Amino acid sequence: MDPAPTGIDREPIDFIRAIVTDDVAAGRNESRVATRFPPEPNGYLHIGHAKAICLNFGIAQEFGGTCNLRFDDTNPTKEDVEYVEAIEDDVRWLGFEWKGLHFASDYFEQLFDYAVHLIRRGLAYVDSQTADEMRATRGTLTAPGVESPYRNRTVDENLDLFSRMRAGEFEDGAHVLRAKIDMASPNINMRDPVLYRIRHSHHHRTGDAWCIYPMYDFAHPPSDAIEYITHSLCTLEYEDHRPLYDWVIVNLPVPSRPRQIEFARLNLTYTVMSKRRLLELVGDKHVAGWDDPRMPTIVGMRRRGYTPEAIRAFCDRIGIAKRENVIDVALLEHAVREDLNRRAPRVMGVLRPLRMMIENYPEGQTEDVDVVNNPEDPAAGTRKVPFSRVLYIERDDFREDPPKKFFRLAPGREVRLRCAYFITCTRVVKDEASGEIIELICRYDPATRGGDAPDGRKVKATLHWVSAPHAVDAEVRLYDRLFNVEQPGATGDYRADLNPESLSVIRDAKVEPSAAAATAGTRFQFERLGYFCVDPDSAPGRPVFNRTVTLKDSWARIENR
RNA sequence: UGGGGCGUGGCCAAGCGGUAAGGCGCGGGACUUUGGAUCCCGUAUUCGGAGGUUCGAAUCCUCCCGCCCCAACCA
Repeated sequence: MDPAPTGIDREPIDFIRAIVTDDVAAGRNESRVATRFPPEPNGYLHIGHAKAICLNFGIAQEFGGTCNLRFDDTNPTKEDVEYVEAIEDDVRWLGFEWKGLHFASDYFEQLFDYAVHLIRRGLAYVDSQTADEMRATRGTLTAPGVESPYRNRTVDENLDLFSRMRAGEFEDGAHVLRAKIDMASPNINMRDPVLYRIRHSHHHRTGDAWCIYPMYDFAHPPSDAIEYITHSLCTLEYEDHRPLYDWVIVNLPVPSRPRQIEFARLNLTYTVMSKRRLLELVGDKHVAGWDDPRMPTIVGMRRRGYTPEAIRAFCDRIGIAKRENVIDVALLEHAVREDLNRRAPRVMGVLRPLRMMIENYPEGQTEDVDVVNNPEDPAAGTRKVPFSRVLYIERDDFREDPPKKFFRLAPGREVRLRCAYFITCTRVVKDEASGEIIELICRYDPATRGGDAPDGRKVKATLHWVSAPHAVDAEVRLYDRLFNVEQPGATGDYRADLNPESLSVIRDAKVEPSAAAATAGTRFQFERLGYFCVDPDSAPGRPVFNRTVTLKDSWARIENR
């Protein structure tokens, strides 16, 4: 009997999985499934790439296939080894293993031969117009283009010119290799697209071996075919390129027939995902680097405390479709919270300390109380936390004149100090001049050790506390969550949010799950406030928040561990 | 005014002719050694709009409207 399909048990199959399922059933490509994640190493990976990574590797896993990591390094002027290394790390950190590690640049020789093949078949020619001339003759969205005067060069002439291009006889821009398709095509991408351009520049892998480089449109299809990729997944903006992709595959003697399928890229509310902008932020030093906790990069999130599991769960939940979308960051944060909630070791801490003196607790006495490390996970065990006569509690946990729904401490009221004792506030000490509360005098009930009253009486609140003599000061660096833009997709001045001045405005905002560190075991949670972690790059004990609660450099006293 | 896509609740997203899954968010309640956790309950008479076909349409047809992408020697 079938269980009623409910919720998460019933996994909808997205359109890509449906297509792959069909292809496998139809026996296409011998029913193999092979995908690839093909980043250009011109920047660090961000959460948007995570979607593509999870998709490509996910499909491969589900269908018993493979997924390659391939660097689309066909434009030497923008690429760098720093990026390829970072990308490899990120993919691995996300938990995926590629079958083959490839570079489009590994295929340069083969690609060159393929280009020669097209020339021989009369399907490509060397054009010697300037870039401006080409733009002018390409036509417009509504008007057809004009054929280049060089379009009918002979095969021999093209062969000669092309090999001389490779030999470095010409300056950048002097010539270009173009596909001979149709200058009147309604699809502008088919109006004799450029296949190769001259670029006298150093390539991070091939060095100076080449001075002509293939364009994406010419390099990608054969690269897929060479790797026997079956499903070449890419984003929507390549839809118009599919006819060209197919044209290249059909006209080249490639070893296999990959198929391009497009899906919508990820957009996140309040988040800048443009590589150009991220590069600018790093380049202009608006942030500390690609791994600045404010960045939406994988390394940034990693440093913020997001786990690979959380990011993968997020990717699973957003789905794959073709419609333009803007996912609410709340969904990402939910995924992170859900994950951290299960595994983050808790620690007590106070952000704005208020001194509390327990008048009936013996002066000089100290005892260790057992505190649970993670209420969600009994296996996480307990730890000893020192308790003494003078403690700190959170200022917000006390109200001299408590409003209706406020159940925490107030004069005369009894509450529980977590895992320690019931205490009752007996007196409030104020600074005479300012009237500010500087200390609370309380009494504790020794019979409630551990946090339960033998007589069964209840309290309505449990407070976090830190023993003053044992407290550890820690600098809390408060980061606003990234370049929040005014409106989703807005291109306004995203830098405004990086101005420290604007950070203070959000004081008292709630702290979201946050921060942390790749280094295991450094993730904590401020109960009631949310999560924080120790920034691996700063002194031990420095938590990092991902959303502002007060201006940076606030201080917190963290329970002595 | 060319071509290619897309339009299901605030945000995502299933559904593919049989009478609107699910998640996030939100609202309400319960519970809790506080965890903004957990647990309940609620949240589209309706699928961009208008016609049509059909016993029956979000699903088929027609027309209309809206949004996105394409005129780099970027990817």
